[in-house]
Formats: sequence, C-alpha cells, structure tokens
Amino acid sequence: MADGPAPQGGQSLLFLTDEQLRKGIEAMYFAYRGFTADPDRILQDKDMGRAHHRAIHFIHRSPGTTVSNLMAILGVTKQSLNRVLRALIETGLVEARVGRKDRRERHLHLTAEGAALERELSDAQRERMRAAYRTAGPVAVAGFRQVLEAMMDDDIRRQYEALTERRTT
Amino acid sequence: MADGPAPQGGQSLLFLTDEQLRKGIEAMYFAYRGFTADPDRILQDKDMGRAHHRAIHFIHRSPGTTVSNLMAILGVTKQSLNRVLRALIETGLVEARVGRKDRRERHLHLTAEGAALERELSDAQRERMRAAYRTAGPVAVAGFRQVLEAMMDDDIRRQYEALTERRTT
DNA sequence: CTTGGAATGTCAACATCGCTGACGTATTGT
DNA sequence: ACAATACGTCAGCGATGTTGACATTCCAAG
Repeated sequence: MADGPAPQGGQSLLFLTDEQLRKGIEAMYFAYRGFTADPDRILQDKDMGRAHHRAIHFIHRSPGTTVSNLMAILGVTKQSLNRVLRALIETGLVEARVGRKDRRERHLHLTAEGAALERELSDAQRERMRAAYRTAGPVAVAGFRQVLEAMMDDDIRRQYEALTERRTT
Repeated sequence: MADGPAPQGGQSLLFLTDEQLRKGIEAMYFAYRGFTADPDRILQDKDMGRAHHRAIHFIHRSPGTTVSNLMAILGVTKQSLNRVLRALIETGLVEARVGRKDRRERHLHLTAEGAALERELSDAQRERMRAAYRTAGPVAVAGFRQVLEAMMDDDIRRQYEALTERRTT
C-alpha cells in the first residue's frame, strides 16, 4: 500500500521535517479532543467518565473477557479498574459471571441496559468518525490507520492486532 | 476476510462500515497512548504531567502568548491553567512578563531551562512521530492529517489552522 | 491434605488535572 | 468615576490514575 509516489533517490523527505512533525503532533492532540468529546458529554450526566466508556467498549467487543484481560488491554491497575467495574456492576450495566473452568475468574458481560449505553456511546463516536472518514475519503483513511498503527507501542500493537484478528468477518 | 457486498457506484463505501469505524476508534485510542507515552515518562520524574507538557508546547510555539490565549487553546479553565503555570514559573521554566501595551496581560516565555525541557520532550515525541511517518510513507501521512483535521470540532479546527497559518513561510 | 501461588476484591492514602464558585487586584477604556 | 477586562487565588469537589497492604477463593503441585 501507499508505495505510489515513492521518494525517488531521497528526493521528497519533506514530510519528515520538524515542521511537518509538529503539525502532526498538534493535529493528534486536537483531534483526540474531538474524538472523546461526544462520549464524554453523554457520560457526564450519568456520573461516569472515560474510564467507564473504555471498559464498556472492550467488554462489548470481547464478551466474557476476564478482569485480567481488561487490565492488560486498558493498561491500568486492578484497583483503578475495580473501582470502575464496581460502579458498572452496581448500576446493572455489567454482569460478572464466575468462570466455569476456573472459578477464580470473572467473565464480564454487558447487560441489556449496558448494551444500550454502549450503543449510545459508540453511535456518537462512530458518527464523528464516519463523518471524518467520508470527508477524507478511503485513501486518506488507509493512511490514517497506517500511521496510527506505526505510532503504537509494540506490545500494544500486538494486542490491537489480536483484537482485530479474533473477529470472524 | 475479503468478502464484499456490492460496491456502490464507482467508489466502494466499504471503508465506512461499522467494523472499519471501530477499527479506527481503537487505533485512535491505542495510538494516543503511544503518542503520550514518552513525554509522560520523562515528566513523571519531575513532578509534572501532561498539562505541563501542553503548556510548555504552546508557549514554545507562540512565545509571548497570554494566559487567556493559552486557556482558549488548551480548553481549560484559568484555575487549572494557573495551577500549572504557577509550578512552571516557580521552577524557573517559564517567565511571565507584564504586557507593555496592556499591563494586565502576562506574556509567557520559556526560560533557557524551559526551552531545554521543551526540546527534550518534543524530541522524544517527534522521534516517535518521525518513525511512524517514515514507516507509513508520505501518502499515508497526508491521509492521516486529513482524517485528524476532519475529526476536530469546528472551533478547535479554526484554532489549529490559525496556529499553522501564522507559521507557514 | 496441605500449601503455594494465581486471580480477584478491598481499604487506605495520595497525586494529577479537570471543574465551579467566589473574591480580590490591577488596569483599561468610556 | 465607573464598568469591564485580565489575571491570580482560595476553597472544595470529582474522575482517574498510582502504591501498598491484606483478605478471599480456588487450582494445582508436593
């Protein structure tokens, strides 16, 4: 992909100037604020925040995942995660089922109510992403994802790829 | 993995499926963690955090900017910003000069020490960005920026563009 | 069967970084 | 003289992260 206008004989490395890099850094910062704005707005009326959104997202994405898995994906301590999960369980959005094979594990699932909130949140976020994608077009989207993936830490990228591989479609 | 519903018209809209959008959302989340990882690591030994980094970045970028300007760019309250600025001034990284024309204003500048820290932080962040850019290539980088810009809130995008306009040769 | 360790939960204390509200001060402009 | 602006500050709160310490539950190995 994107081999098209390859830099011929070291010709165009202009995209690697400090100025270009700084623009990218600032774009990343400002875009991330937009990226989180909609779910944040929805959640602030419900005594929840970004941490709850992230937990809900990944429980939805990998139903039955354990607390340890979630810790690894979110990169937070069990204490932080536990505080969030406790709130989600107490408000009936998440269910923690004791493992059948290993009864120490808690397998996390969204309740119907939790799934409804997940949909509300991801609809909002997806709508913004969809608008951005549509504006930028498919070629830009491919580049967007390439750069993002190259920006991840190696171990995080492995988890990201594992997540997308596990899908059936 | 490669199955396809019928393409629409000339251009496939497959890049707008919910699945594609979710990949983009997760990529954005994981990439942002990488994006902030290096400066966070540097700053945690110095009793500072991301907020200090952002302030230093934009003071470096727009020397002599006022507190009000910085509030608008960072999107935080003056109380939050003041806490950060006070720490930066007390540790001798930032200097606040009383305005000549309007003496109510404080014009913010990095000291030599502040500029050194700014360089250390932005070197780390820029190095990651440079590696990602180099891996992905110039076409991908153009797409990356297009999608990010389309993802910003309108008023934020205006500020982002104003920032880059003032600098372009 | 006992015991070690893994997985989880919990409590306590703390730091960062947002927020609101209220108030004071200096300065500017009308 | 007076209203508005720019800034600083105190007080308090909330969400989210951190360590550290300890309890519980359970699987598995000795």
